[in-house]
Amino acid sequence: MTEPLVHDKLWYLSQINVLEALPKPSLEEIERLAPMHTAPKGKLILSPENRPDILYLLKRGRVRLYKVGPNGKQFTLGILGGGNIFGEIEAFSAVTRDVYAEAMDDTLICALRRSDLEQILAAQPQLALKMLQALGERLREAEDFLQMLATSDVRSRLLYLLSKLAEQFGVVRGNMVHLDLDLTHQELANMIGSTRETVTATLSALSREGVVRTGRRSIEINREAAARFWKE
DNA sequence: TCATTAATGTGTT
DNA sequence: AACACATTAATGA
Repeated sequence: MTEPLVHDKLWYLSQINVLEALPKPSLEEIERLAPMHTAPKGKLILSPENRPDILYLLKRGRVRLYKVGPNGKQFTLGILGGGNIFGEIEAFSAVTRDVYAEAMDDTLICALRRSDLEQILAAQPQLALKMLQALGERLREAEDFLQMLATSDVRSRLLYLLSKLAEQFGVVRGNMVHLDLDLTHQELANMIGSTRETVTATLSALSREGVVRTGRRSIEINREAAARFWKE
């Protein structure tokens, strides 16, 4: 078994927007304290060498979180969309994780220093609750995904991944959901612990069955097929 | 446009 | 799944 450890293949999404449903005053407080900056496509926002004690709020664009294995291969932990937070693990715990965060497109990001964050959380307990909720949700999704990785074949893992991506980033087009991401087969493989070739072959099969439609760096998944995984 | 590189498709082990 | 190789699409000088 030359497979890497299952937990190294863990991929999860977070769809929690911690900022939603916050009272306006606290939002304004956050805006005031968090300098906003842009990170162009491809920019490394976080790396093991550069880990400021900062909580990032992603306002626009997408950020990919990944690790680099001993073999030098990247493993994608997750893709964050607008409204998500990252860097929070480091801000809340002493644990250092060797995670990279890279802007997938031109992004707009707020950076909150730890001291400011603590101040805001003290004044806005709702936000603290929201963040706990977000972390809990991520953990739950991670557990679901771990189970999927351990018990399913590549076809099921791929379908699960695509449905989750569709849930978060999908744009409905008729009876298909278009994934507005710009992912290569290699990147998909990185997310489900498979190989580029297998993903290509599996996608072709699914395409023949009409479950997905593929183009270069573009994927659409049948709505019903995707929705089958969007339980509850 | 042409040449180079990146992404994808496929067969073999 | 890994590898080699073919084909095709994107990129950019």
